[in-house]
Amino acid sequence: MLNLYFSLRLKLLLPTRQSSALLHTHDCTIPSPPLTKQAFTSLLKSSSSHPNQLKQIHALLTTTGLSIKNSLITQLLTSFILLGDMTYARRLFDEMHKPRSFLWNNLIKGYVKNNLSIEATAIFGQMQRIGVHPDQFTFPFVLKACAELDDLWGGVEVHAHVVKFGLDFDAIVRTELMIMYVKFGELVSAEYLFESMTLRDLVAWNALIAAYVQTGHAGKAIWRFRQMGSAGIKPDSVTIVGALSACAHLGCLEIGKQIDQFVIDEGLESNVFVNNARLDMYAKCGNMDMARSLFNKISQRNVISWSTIIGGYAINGESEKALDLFSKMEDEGVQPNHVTFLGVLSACSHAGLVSKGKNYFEYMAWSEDRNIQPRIEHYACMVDLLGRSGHLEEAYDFIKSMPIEPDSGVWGALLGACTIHQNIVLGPYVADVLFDLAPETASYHVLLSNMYAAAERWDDVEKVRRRMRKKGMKKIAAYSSVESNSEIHVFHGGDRLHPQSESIYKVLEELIKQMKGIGYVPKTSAVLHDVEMEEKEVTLSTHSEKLAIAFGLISVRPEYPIRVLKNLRICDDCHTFSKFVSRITKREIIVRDKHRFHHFNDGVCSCKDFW
DNA sequence: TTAGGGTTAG
Repeated sequence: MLNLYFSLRLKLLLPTRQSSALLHTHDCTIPSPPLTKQAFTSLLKSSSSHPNQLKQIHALLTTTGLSIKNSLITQLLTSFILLGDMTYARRLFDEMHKPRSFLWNNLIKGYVKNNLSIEATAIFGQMQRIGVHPDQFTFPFVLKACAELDDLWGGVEVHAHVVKFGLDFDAIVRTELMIMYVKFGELVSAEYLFESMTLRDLVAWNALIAAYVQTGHAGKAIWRFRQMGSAGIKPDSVTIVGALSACAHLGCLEIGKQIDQFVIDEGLESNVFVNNARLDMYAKCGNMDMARSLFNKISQRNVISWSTIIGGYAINGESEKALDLFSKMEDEGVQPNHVTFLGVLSACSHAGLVSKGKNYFEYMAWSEDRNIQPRIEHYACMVDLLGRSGHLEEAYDFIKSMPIEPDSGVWGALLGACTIHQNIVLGPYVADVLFDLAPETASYHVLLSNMYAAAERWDDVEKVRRRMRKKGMKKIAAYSSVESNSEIHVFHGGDRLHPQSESIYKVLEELIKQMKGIGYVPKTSAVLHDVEMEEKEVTLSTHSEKLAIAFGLISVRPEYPIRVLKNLRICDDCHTFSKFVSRITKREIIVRDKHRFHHFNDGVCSCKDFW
């Protein structure tokens, strides 16, 4: 410390460029000159990215008792905020006498940028208590913090302050307010703010579109994107990323292709965000050939590009290609991250590559230079891999040996595996764990009830259902959608809401008759009610994906595949049904369910009936 | 002396 003290003093006397060389060579006592503000400032500048040096400067500053201290502490504080050391930044802040309001703002910004939203809102509260006026620079970050904390009432209160300080028509504050309400799911409020904006600029449109996509309202995002075009506002790369991401969510290949053409026409092909969004759109629309040729074409690729394409192959069931690309990625010197490994593990999982998956898991965690600690999602992936391939006991032991507390995702993977393998002993036990962990989640109850139904244990089915009723739980309604002529058509089980319903049901009836002739037997165990056989068949024959496929057959041009998106997992019977349809009609049917793709061609599914 | 929008998974 003593040596450093003199080093610093020496540095302060010398121009910055020479000082670092001298820092290492000096070894004698230096006479102590007066320290000037300029000298401190230049030292702070040259040390701004070295926290330890900054801390030592702070110590030195404390001993000097300079009258210029406040402004120097301000500089130190700014450096620590930029470095993300909010603990030290706070210590400096608390040392200051009456910090100016921009410092309050900076501190809040620092907290928000470092995911410390509670601290950010606490500082805002402190500002109010001691009467520091917030301004247009304060609110955007406080609103972000409220959104992050999912604190609706806190957010509404801040909104009231925004109005009180006359800032509700400030474009930036208003945009942040709007984003916050979308994130709360308060779309009406968000839309009101958007519609009544005096200056509805490109950023406001982009913010709304992106927020819609991020909160699962991809359809609304597409609607706004089209509206934006009609309003004569030209999209930029940020708009495009949002719109493509919406297409990826919805599996809309036609709209996605149109946007892709816009990217080419407008010369946005060099933007890495845009290209990654394009890759993801093709992958999530089940078109890996397009995704791959694009991937080969783009010059600038980052870890997200690689993770996207690897994950794309994984969900499309092309595990070998996913794993090949992973080694190519490493050959090219691109460091995989934890998301890349999720793709790799899921590729193994979807193909039942148990020992390979285990190797990758070890490889990820224990290689010294990589040192990516497995997160809860990786553990869930491993449980899925082991469980799905039938190693239920091992999966259970794996959970028991986890160094972190398993969450509902991990146990949920095991419950899913128990359902697939009809393990009626382990299944109910795992379900009980889940009912404690996530009492409000209906899907775990549904899985258990499915398991009992398949075992024809109707009393137990009824028990589970009673429990669900008691808790006011409702199953998530299953739906399937098909894109035709750039429009999205949505179907629910048994519904007749579509204008072409009559033809759809006629096609369906005809198909089933033909299929039965060549060996199709409806798997009535997929229907959970304890009802008569015939009624079971009727319910089964009108599952949403069957309606969607039937509609696809009459509306999608024959040279194109029929692309169906389902919000839940495809059921056994619909899987068999789709195989038969692809064989009879010679049409390619692509179904994207909650977890992965099924490409049906001439009676065979790409998942090899393992899903 | 500061402020708004973007990609992978979950």
